Amino acid sequence: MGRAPCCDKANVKKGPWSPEEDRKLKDYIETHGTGGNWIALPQKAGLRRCGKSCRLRWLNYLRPNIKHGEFSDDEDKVICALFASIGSRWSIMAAQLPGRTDNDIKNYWNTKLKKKMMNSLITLPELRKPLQHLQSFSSSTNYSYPSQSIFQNSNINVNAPLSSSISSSPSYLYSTNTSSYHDQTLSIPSSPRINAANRQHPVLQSQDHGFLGLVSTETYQQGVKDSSTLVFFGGDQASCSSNSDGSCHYEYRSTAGVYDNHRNNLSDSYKEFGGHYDKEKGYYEDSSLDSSLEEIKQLISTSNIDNNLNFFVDETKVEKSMYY
DNA sequence: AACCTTCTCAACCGCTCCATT
DNA sequence: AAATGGAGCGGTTGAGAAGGT
Repeated sequence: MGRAPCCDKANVKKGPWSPEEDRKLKDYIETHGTGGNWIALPQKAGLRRCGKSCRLRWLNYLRPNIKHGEFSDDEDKVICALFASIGSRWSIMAAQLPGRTDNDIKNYWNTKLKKKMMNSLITLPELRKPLQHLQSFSSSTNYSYPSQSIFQNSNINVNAPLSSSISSSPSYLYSTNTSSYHDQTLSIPSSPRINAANRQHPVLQSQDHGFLGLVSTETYQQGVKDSSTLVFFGGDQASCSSNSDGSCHYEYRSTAGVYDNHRNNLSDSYKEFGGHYDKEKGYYEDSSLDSSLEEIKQLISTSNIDNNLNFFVDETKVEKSMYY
């Protein structure tokens, strides 16, 4: 049996909000607040709308201090860095960008920034760096991918998922084939969020919050076909150490990088974030999220992310380690 | 000017999480 | 412990705008 609908679908209005509806909702919330109950709010406010619709309208459009209009370069960098670190968790990104909503960021990423980023990625000089951290991908866990063709000429072990725990936890996988001519323009189609159970692409798996994608490119130089594959990834690796007093320190690492199997090169980087479990307070203080904006600013200011939205960290400045 | 295609983004849908009963 | 229901989240849709032919 399915769950009961949150409102009477037949009697609620759908579609764009009128100025009159906006005014009613705004007036009501400014006078009474939401009361912690969105479902009951529309009736009280005199609106023929679903409570969820009211909530969305308020959060994404009507509430004070919403920032509309173009995203700045700094915001671009924050979004890219966060995407590399945490994947498509738009609400967390929104928390780091005052005035921006998760919906805004999601739309912006899907329609503009993703393309902009990929255009930057495929022209990176870092792709020509030597492959140094192949062990990052190594693990003893076997997993059969439907197709390994794109890895045939690489040292990457495609039977080695980034995470040893391939499970039902969702991952964020992006795969596309694209052709480009001369200008190396990429187009990235809408990206499905898929489970390990129905993966269809030869991709590696990252842990809970990670993502990994691949882009096959074909370019034509003076009529000669040239193809390569870029792999970009970001993921978390968490560890926790308990203390005798019941507190626990944990930390995780995030990676972001690009592998180019055509040139057999990999560039990767990671940042370490940490947190602390406070026994007295009884909860985790996740400094990784609280401080991520500062981390990102620092990342940017130290040229770890350059003006072309590269994710790569200057290898002389960042400590490296194996994940497995 | 008319038509077609592509892009944008507000809004919806359906799912998970979690508090309450 | 199980059922229920609201909040919140991310993916997707589709109407209107913008751009191209």
